[in-house]
Amino acid sequence: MRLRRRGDFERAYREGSRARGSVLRVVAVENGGPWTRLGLSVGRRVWRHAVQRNRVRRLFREAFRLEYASLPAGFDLILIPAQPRLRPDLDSTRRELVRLARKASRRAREKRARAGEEAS
RNA sequence: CGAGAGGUCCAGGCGAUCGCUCCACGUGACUUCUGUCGGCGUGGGGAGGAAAGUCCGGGCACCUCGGAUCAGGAUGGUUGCUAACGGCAACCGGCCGUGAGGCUAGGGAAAGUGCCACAGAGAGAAGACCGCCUACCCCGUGCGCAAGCGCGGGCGGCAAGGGUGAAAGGGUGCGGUAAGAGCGCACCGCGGUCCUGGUGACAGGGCCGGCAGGGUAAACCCCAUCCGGUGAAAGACCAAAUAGGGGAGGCGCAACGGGCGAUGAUCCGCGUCCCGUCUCCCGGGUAGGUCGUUCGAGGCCGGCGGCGACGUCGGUCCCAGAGAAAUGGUCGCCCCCUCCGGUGACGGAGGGACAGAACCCGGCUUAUCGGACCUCUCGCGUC
RNA sequence: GGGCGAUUAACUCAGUGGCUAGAGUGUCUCGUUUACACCGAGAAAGUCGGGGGUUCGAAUCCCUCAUCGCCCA
Repeated sequence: MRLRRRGDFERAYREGSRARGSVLRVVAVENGGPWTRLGLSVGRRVWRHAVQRNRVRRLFREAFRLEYASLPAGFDLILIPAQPRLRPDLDSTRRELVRLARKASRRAREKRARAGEEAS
C-alpha cells in the first residue's frame, strides 16, 4: 500500500531509522499494523525532467512489489534515490531494497527497545 | 531518373501474464443509515503532438460597483475569420529564388526633440583637399603698325572626375558651356493633382512641377486600436482538537466629519463602516475531507455557403481524472536501424526519437528517430 | 500552478548604441632578497550564455532558446 498522507511522512522522518546504499536511501518506522507500506520521495534534484523522474519512481514501486514477501512486516518504508542523476536497474534495486530494509528495521526495533528501558 | 518546393497524417504492431488507478453492474462484512474496506466477481476506460516552455488570448471564480481625465502597457499594410488574440486566411507593397515558392515589427521623419563616433574640405537649409576652367575684370610679359593673338599670375567660376565615409542634396544619355550644372531635352525615379478599377491596402493612365531639408521611431515621441486586479494554492461546502464571542437586519446621528472602495493617481456619483439604539440568531475557523474536476468555443462522418480561415445544418460517439500524484514489470512473435560472422539463404548481439496530463480551451515558440500519402517546380534521357 | 531576476577574464564586479570592452583579486615573467613574503615593473587571459533580427555600427535595443537563483504554502 502506498503511503500518501503528509503526517505519515513527517512521522517517519522524525522517528524513523535510516540506511543508505548506492541506489537507495531507506527510512523505516514501525506503523503498528500488520502490513508494510511504501512511500516515495523523488524530487527535482534527481532529474529535472519528469520522464526520468517517473522512471525512478516506477522502478522503486516495482521492486517493492516483487520483494514484498522478503520485507519485514509492520513498517512504513520511505525510498529516496541515493544520488542525483540516478539511472537504476531493477535487479540491483531489488537486492538493495531487501538489504537496507532489514538493516533499517533492525535499527528501529533496537531504538524502540532502548527507549522502553529508559522509560522504565 | 536526379534535384527541389508546399502540405496532410502516423508516433512500432499483435498476444500472454503479474500489478496500479478510475467507472458501471452484481455481491460480502461493518455501520452512528450515511457511508467505509489492502473486500470479492464480471465488464470497460487509462498521457501528447508537442501533455513542455509559459510568450499571448479567452472561459470560469472571487475582489463593495458605475463613470471621467491622466499615467502605464500592448499591437501596427488591407479586408476578413474568431469567444478573443500579439493567432489564422486571402490579398497588397518590398526583398530573395531560373521556378514551384520563401521571408517580411510593413503607420507617421514638411508636429517637435535627440543622435549620426572615426574618417573627411563638407554630415544637414553642408562643402572645395586633389581636380577642371580663365569667358568677364585686373597685373606682368612675348609677337604685331594696329585690331588682336599667346604665356604666367591674380580676382574669381564649377561640382563633372578622384578621394573620405554606412550615407555627400535624384539616375542614364544627348545637347549646352571657358569649365560646368535640371541650365535645357528624352526616358526612369520623385512630388502634386485629376480620371479609371478595387470594400480597401493599392494598381493603371493623363496633366502639371526641374526636384522640394539624408538616415534612425526594435531613440524619445505623434497617430489609431485594445487593456481593472488576482489566479484552482481562484472559490463553495462539511468540520475534530484548541482558543473563546461573534454574526445578520432595521432606524437614527445626517443637509456634519473621518476611514474604506477595481489594489497606479486624481475627481464625481454611489455604496459601506466608524457612534447610538432596537430586533433576531448561533456561529466563525485550523488539521482533515467533499465539491470545483472533466460534456467541452468537444471528437468523427456527411450536406450546404465561402477562393480560404471559417460558418451552418443533420447524424453519431462519450474519450485519463491522479492528489508525496495512477499508464509499469516479465515473456513470445513480427517490423525498422546499426554492428559481427557467412559467397548466399541465414544466424547472433545491441538499439527503437523528443518527451509524462495536474481547472479547461484557442494559438505561438521550442525539442524530435523514422515513415506514409497528396499537389507542384526545375534539369536530363527515351518514346 | 503562478510570478520576478541574473548570465561580461580563473573569481568578484563596472560598462546603457561608437576608437583595441575595463577595474580589483588571482596567474605568469623580470627586478629586489642569502631565500621567502611585502614591494616595484611588465605580460597573458574574453564566441560579453547560444541563435536570429533592427541599425552604417549591438555587451547595450527587440525576439527566441538554455542555465542558475528567488518569491507566493
